[in-house]
Amino acid sequence: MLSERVGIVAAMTTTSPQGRTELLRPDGSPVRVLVVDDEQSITELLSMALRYEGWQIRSAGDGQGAVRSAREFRPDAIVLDMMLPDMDGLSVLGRLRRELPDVPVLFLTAKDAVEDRIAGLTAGGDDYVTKPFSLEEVVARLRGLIRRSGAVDRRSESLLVVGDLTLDEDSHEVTRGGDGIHLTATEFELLRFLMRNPRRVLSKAQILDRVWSYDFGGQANVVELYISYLRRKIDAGREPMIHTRRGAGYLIKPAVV
Amino acid sequence: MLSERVGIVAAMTTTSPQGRTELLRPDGSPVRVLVVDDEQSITELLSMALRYEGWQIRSAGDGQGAVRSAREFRPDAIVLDMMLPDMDGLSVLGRLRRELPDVPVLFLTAKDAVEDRIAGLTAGGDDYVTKPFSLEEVVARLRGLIRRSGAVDRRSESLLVVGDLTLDEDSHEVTRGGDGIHLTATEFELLRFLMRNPRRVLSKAQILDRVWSYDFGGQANVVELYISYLRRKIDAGREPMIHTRRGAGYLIKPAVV
DNA sequence: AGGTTTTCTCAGGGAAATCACAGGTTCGCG
DNA sequence: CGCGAACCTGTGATTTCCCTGAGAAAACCT
Repeated sequence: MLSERVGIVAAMTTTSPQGRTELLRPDGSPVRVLVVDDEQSITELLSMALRYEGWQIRSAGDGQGAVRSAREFRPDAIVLDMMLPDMDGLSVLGRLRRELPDVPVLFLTAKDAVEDRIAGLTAGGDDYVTKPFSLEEVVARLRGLIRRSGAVDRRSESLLVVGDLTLDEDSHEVTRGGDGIHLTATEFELLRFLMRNPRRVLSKAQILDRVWSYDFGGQANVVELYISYLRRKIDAGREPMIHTRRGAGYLIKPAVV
Repeated sequence: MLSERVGIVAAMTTTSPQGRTELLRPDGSPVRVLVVDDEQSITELLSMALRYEGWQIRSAGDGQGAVRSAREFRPDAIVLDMMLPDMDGLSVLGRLRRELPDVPVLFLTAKDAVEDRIAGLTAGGDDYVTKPFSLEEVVARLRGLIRRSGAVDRRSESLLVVGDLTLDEDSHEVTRGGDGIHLTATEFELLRFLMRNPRRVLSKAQILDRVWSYDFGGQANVVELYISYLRRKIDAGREPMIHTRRGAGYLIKPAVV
């Protein structure tokens, strides 16, 4: 399989001018992702976010279209809503699998339909997220799926490093200067977003859009609050790495000592 | 006969980018497995899981197809349901054996089925699991069959080690710091899954999908329960190795002393 | 059949995480 | 130097998630 898949994805990484690492196919062309959901607002939201990752996106609104698109688009990964109008999710999956047996799938499921037989979906190395999701979560899981389906050194790939701060996306471990730091789920996602965009100012609106679920209706100052939490854990008593740009947002960068 | 098999499989192991050990054929190509079952949901489930192991899979839905596939696909192992629509399991087996005399077979049987007849069949080094099975079990037994049919050092292959914790897949022996630990079947499979993915956060859904039978319809908190059991036996009074990542899952890693 | 082990459900307790709110602090700018 | 806007953070309510004891049911073993 290894050798076979090398020909298919064999994603390699390169570092973009912005300093973000990207997944690329062996020939240097962008990774392709097919998004399948009947709600257009969702496909648009996802398409935007995933394009921002530098990936090439095609979307479909039903099972028929999904199978058709899969056949000609030949994506490297698929995002598949389990609730489609024309066929049930599992039969779509079956047909997709017949077209592209090795492509990893990220399932979208309703939170309340949790017991709605998600059984077996993650068994083959696939993954799922529940609606409403945060974009960071979807992107992170997709990256994981694509990474694992290809021939990339996972260790270097799953590890984000900014200065003496490291974040491992697989073990969820965070260290600064060698010391382990415990973060909650939300803190972890916020830090991951910051670290995936080092030295770049991210507005509170951007952060809210990426790190919190798309249906979050709360106060905008949660971002401030969580930045505060992060500082307490990461910058406590050290050279600060998280900086405020008043009126603009926040950014993370290596401490200049 | 041994030497004959060496020529056929002579599996070697290599460590994949993920850090998991994989079985490979001598020429470096992936191991091939033929899956034979009339229920398509079963073949798909198995194909997904076995592909994830890095193996190359072909499936057939009846005896005819099985024999045909075996002839051209020349698998290194076969998963064979004993209840097929067109022929009875034994004659399928006979024909497969005529094509590929040395290929090990993993039988799938109904729980209540004739244990004695199967027992006779497995005398030749084959093995069987009863439906409904867990994927961990199928994968483990297949790995065992393939390993034993080839020329691989069994000892190094069947022993999982994480820190001072060891788990022998052949003898089912588990030790921590040299002390033997008795585990029930479910506890053993859970621990094996954790240990085959050390330092990696595994969600409760992933664990359910791999360790419990595919038809398990119960409460998702069995996972919590069995984690609790495992901790009592493995971490009791020592530096804990099983960790909870709230909102994400569980992971095992060597105790940092 | 009777005892033992294993698996699993259920429910309560408790800890952790999330978030709203509000008062305090800092910064930029006139 | 003083004001307002933007930001920071302590407190505590609420929710979510996890752990585990108790016991029923099933499997297993004589």
